Amino acid sequence: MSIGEVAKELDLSIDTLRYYEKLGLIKKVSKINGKREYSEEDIKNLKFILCMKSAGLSLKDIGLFLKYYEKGDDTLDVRIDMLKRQREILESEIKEKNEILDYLNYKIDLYEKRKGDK
Amino acid sequence: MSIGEVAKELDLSIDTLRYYEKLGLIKKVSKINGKREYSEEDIKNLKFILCMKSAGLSLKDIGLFLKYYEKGDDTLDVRIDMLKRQREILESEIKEKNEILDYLNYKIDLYEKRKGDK
DNA sequence: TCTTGACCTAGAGCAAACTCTAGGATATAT
DNA sequence: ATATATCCTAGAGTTTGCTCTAGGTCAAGA
Repeated sequence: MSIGEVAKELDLSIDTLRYYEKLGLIKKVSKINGKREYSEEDIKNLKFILCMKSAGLSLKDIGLFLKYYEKGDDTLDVRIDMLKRQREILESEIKEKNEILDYLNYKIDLYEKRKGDK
Repeated sequence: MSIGEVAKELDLSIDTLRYYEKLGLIKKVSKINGKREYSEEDIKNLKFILCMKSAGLSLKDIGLFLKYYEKGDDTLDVRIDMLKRQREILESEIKEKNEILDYLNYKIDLYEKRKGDK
C-alpha cells in the first residue's frame, strides 16, 4: 500500500505518517523505487498507535511502550503498569466528561427555556 | 483571595491564572497594594472556564462564548449552537473512550494471563 | 514530449497552552 | 535589620503534534 492509500485508510495526513516513522514509532517502511510500500504489519502497528493515542498516551509514551514490547515478555510487568495507569486516567476522563455532559445538557435546557420565554 | 490561594483552590498555576486574565477570559482582577485579590465572581468565572475546557473547548472558543455571553440574550442562539456542537463532540468522545477502555481491559487481561503462564 | 500527479528529503514554521526568566516591590517573621 | 515568602510585569522559551516549504525524482497519460 502506498503512503497516500494508507493516509486515506487511516485518516491521517501523509506528513503524519512520515512523522511517526521519523519518531521511530514504526520501523522504517520498506521502499520500492524510493517510494514507501506499507505492509499489513505496518498498518497493524499504525492502528495500534492510533488506539493508544485515543487512550490518551502521548507519542513519547507510545514509543516507550513499543520499545518495551520489542524487548519481549521480560517487560510484561512494566507494560501492564502503563496500561493500568492509562486505564485509570481514561476512567476518570470518562467520568468527568459524563459530568460535563450533564452540565451541558442542563445549560442547553436553561437557554432553550429562556428563548421560549421571550 | 490571593492568586496563590486561588491557584491552590482550582489546581492551576499562578502563571495560568495571569495568562487567562491576559487573554481576556476573565476581567482584570482588582488589586490591593498592587496584588490581585480575586472576588467570588472571579472564581465563579474561572470555574466556568475550567468546565468549558473540560468539555473540550479551546481557550479561544471559550473567549468567544464569553464574549457572546456578555452581549446578552440576543446571542442565545449562537451560544446554544456552540453548546450543542460541543455536546456532540463530547458524546462521541465518551463513546470512543469507552471503546478504548474495553480494549485496554482486554489487553490487560491478555497480558496478565500470559504472565500467569510463564 | 510534456505535463500531471504522487512521491521523496531535510528542515522550517505553526498553534495551543502554558511555563519560565529577569528584575523588582512588599510584607511578615526572627 | 535581614531573610523569606509572595507577589508584580513584560516578554522569551518550551512542548506537543503536527504541517508546510523548497527543491527534486519518477512513471504514466494526452
